Amino acid sequence: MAQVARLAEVSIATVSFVVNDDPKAKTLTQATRDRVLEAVRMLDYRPNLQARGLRTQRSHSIAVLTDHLTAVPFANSTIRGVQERAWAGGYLVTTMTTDDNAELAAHAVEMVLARQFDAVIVTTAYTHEVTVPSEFAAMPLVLLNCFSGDGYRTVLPGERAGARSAAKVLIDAGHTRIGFINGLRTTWAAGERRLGYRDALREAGLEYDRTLVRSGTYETDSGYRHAMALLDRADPPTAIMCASDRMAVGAYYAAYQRGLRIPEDLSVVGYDNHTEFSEHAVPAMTTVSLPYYEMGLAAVDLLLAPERAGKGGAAAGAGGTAGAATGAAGGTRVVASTTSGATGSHVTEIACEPVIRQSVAAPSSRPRARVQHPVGSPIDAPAPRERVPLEVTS
Amino acid sequence: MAQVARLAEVSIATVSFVVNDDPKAKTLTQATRDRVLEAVRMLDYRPNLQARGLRTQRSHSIAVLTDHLTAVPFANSTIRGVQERAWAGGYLVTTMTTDDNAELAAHAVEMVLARQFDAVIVTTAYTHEVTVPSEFAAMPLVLLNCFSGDGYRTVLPGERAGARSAAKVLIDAGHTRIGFINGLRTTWAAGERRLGYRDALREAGLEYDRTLVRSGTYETDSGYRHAMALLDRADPPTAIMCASDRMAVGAYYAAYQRGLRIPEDLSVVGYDNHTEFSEHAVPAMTTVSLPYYEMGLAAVDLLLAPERAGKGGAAAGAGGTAGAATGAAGGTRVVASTTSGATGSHVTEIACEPVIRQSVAAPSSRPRARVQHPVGSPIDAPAPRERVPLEVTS
DNA sequence: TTGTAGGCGTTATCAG
DNA sequence: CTGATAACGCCTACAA
Repeated sequence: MAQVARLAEVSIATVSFVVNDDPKAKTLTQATRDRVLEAVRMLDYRPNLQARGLRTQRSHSIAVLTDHLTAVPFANSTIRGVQERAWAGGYLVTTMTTDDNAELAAHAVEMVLARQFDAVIVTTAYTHEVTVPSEFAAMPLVLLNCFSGDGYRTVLPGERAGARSAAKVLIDAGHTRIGFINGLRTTWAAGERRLGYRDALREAGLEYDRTLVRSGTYETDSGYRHAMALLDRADPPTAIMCASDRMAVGAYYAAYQRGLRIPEDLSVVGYDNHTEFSEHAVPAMTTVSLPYYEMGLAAVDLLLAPERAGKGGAAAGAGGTAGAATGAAGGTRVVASTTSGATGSHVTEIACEPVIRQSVAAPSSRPRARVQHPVGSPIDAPAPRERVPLEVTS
Repeated sequence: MAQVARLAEVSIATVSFVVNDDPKAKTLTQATRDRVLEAVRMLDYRPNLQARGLRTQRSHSIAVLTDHLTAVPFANSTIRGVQERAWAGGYLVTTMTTDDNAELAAHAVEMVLARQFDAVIVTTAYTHEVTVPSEFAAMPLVLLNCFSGDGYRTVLPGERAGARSAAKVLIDAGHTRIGFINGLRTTWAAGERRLGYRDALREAGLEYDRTLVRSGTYETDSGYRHAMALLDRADPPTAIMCASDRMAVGAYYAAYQRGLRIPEDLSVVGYDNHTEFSEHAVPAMTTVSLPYYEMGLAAVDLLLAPERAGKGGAAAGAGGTAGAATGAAGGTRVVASTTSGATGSHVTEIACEPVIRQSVAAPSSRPRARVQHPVGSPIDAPAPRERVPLEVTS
């Protein structure tokens, strides 16, 4: 920096002013400004951000603490979303995986504190309650895909509305008896989705038949078994909605085994938009996508755009290279943004949008196939598209 | 720090000595040492790593530049491996995804430079050549799952040996005619694997029949088609080796459609150990695992344990919380560690180990089934395990 | 409109 | 064996 100053024949302070284009120093000759910039280029000077951080007491970096990185492919989308917004705001993001290991977690906490991270995002592979280390009490922090009851700002997927819209897709197609293979009863998502399913039924004036609702494990097997049970009833549903694409795949198999074609004889909708399954299924599966990427964006927005909310909210930093951050959750559809009086917590729900593909049609009136197909395919994995009979469009 | 010094009634320098337990200050009273430690605890003092970094000109953090985070689930294993070793060495790792976007890449480079990262790992989702930004010429850098010809230290999966061992599994089971559905001809991995396949054949004194080798796209469809072509020959192979688990899944389908049972009538081996497919397949698929996690470890080892090699090699930092880094690639099987004279580059290959499951058996002598099964399963996704006929063990 | 000086929290050099 | 003291590179109130 001193070199730059010398080369540009100005003082060090002046250099500082122009590299940060400090508003206070609006009174700079364009000439000197150019001289400095030129010198900067000549020496390819780069401000030392560690030094700047020391001086300003901020690191311009945010930490993402996550329990598992490997578990879900979706985790990556979250990280991408976070990075996107963080970089735009001039922040760097470093993610730390704790693997549910207390030692790693402690190390992560230690690092966040010692390295002067400006903010932290606590996130989990699947939505559940977490307990935030008390050391973080004083920092800007948002919960991403998890919640805590400690009053931290929280962003969650709008599961209830998501399930509601999944059911609505079926209802709009004319179905009135809709089986629902929900997820693990103990998970938050399952609770929300049941509510959403009920919401849709109620709105349509449809009866809620609890025997049509089953509790699966999110796995293919489970979806298969429950779908079989549903289809073998005296009064089978004409559509099945599943709480995961994998279970929907199981439903596809069950339908196939019972000689039912999708969507002509049975409509199926999945959840997650786990494309490995839903997009490649035949027929392509109508499902609901989880807005991981958008949630990542929203989390950073919450951090960077200080709200009047209780905890959290870092100072909006000096803009980075790529323009300032837009308003909170700009562009993405926010289902709800509640500030609950009870807990005092502020939760932002990002919409789970339905993804319409080919597995839903109007209920058929023709006799249900009762064919017992030969026991199915030899493998627990995707079949090649081209040889499949039920394919609807290319 | 000043507070600690005051509380412990020592000088600031003394505090510095004990918190770093500086070897030069071995001449410290245990008493003062304890006093300082006590004061540290009382005030829960935490050294400001930014300040330390400013002073020492190192940040104790390493950057991972990756092209795509979302593309492969394996990327996560890599990151985990890197984090594991880095943390053990007292380093933090921040990964930056460039998405093949020049602007993002430029930003990443800028950040690495401005933030005083001590080292960088350049990595890619699938193995291919990269060109390292010239700005990194002066820093410790290792290439992970990619290569460049610029003399950087490189860690790669031992594809050739991996393919060789896959073929060997089949040969050891007694097969002499082994179909090979390789990957995209243009990829590095495909080249290596073909070599490995040939190595195994040669070692066993088996003829290399080029008509048995096909070039697929890594996708299920492709595996299915090529397997069909192989099975419909006048002299079909008794085993098929595939360059991806997905293609192996295609082979499973082809076998099923031709009335062939796996492994009784046809042996199949995959590649990648993409457990979503291989582990859940029925019968569980014998495959070869890619050592992503170990490669991550190795990359950091290369960085932290300064080699005599040309480029790269950061000073082995002061140990972190969790013990010092072990020797390079400690514990993981290194296939080869070549220092090629030509390029002057040093490449470490980590072994791709075979994962033995149930899809391989001795070739059968009984008549091949010629049944034409009804066109298969209705979906392009896993079938539930329980209803599958070919399951061998639970 | 530009320059001066002090300090952010550490570490490292040198006296005592 | 311990304690001043000078950087490290930058920001910023204040002076010129």
